[in-house]
Amino acid sequence: NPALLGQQPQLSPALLEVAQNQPLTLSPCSLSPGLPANTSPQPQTTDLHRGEPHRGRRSSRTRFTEQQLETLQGVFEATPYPREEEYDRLSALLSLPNRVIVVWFQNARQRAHNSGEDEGQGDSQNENSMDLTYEYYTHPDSPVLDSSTPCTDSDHLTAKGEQTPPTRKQEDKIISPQANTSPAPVHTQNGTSDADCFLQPCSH
Amino acid sequence: NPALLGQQPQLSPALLEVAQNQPLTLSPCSLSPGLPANTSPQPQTTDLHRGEPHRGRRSSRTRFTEQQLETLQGVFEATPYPREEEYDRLSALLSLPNRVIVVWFQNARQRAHNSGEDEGQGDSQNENSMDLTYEYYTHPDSPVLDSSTPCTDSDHLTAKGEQTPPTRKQEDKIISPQANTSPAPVHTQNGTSDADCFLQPCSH
DNA sequence: GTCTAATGAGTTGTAATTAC
DNA sequence: GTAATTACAACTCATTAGAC
Repeated sequence: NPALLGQQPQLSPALLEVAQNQPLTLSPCSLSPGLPANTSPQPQTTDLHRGEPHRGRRSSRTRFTEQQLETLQGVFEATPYPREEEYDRLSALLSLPNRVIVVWFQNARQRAHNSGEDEGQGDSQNENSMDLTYEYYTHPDSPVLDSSTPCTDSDHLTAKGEQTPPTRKQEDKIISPQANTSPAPVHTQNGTSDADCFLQPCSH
Repeated sequence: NPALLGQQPQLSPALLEVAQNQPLTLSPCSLSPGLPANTSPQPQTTDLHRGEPHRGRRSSRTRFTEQQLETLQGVFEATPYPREEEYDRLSALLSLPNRVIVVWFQNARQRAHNSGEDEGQGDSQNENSMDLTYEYYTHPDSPVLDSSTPCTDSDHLTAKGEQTPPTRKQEDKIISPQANTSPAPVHTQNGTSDADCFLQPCSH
């Protein structure tokens, strides 16, 4: 397929990775309910991740520890589409770059999708052909907040004084697609984040 | 699958010289070190917002929180053409720049107009066979809703002002977990009625 | 060879712009 | 103000490649 498409310049990469995430003390209560709260983190990414990937090279494959996988899997089962805050949390909790978490979820979704597809063994009902695997999609917003606490605050206090400008930037893909991979992990930082929701059914 | 699609759909406007040089200053510390990493959603604005007319870059896309959207939507349903004071109020209430509010209303009007026009909206039961449009995020319902939690409309005070959601309507979509059975989940946020009629060209 | 993290092209919804 | 457009941002899906 790709072959024939006009290809755009594949530019190179250049990625600088982000270094980020230091394991900070995580708040005690954060995790999702019932999840394995990983208590002895210390995993670590290959380090090639941040240190300095070969410039232009694909970032090295992250090796997740068993625990990390366990946690990720747990969260995934609960919420296949975590909100950004969740990514951030996991990022901090597992000491993995945000980007890695995001990618993991993307792959996990795909994986689930695929396996669900042919998993059916006997085939049986052929309901419509559509692979609505997304059926269970719940829109991208998952509050998941705490379990025990009375839902009080979920957030905010706006600091009106100064908002952190995100400065997230990204350039046009046309010109240089590489943008997101590296420089600014999008939100890697700026803690902001938050959610949004697309509710809007119609259209098209 | 993709068959021969035109390459890029829309991009390519002008390739303006993207001066990407713009230093992206990545802010080093995003998560406040030492703080619970988790969550501090606080909406932010870019700051690019008003400073100057887009010099160089378009102001970054605001991501509304669920709550903000809820409020906006509520107000919108009541008054598609708010008066200026209303904008101000919302601005303060939601901690968003005035411009953003104004723009949101403009877009909301257009959105309502369009969808009302070509879409019966009365539910879309037809079997669409739209190719493989994966309709991902279409589901407006959130999975995780706890049953009784009061939190739903906890509006709380966001920092500065107390809120008084003036006209908050029911906007919440019903959260009905209808698991399977629906081939086409499309749900419209207002099932019936609620016609989108408002939108009369106000008065002036 | 398998498994799967990482990549990138393609799609969609919509905030922000521009034109009117 | 509306209408049309542009630029993102978040996603899917197909691929590529790195470690076993």
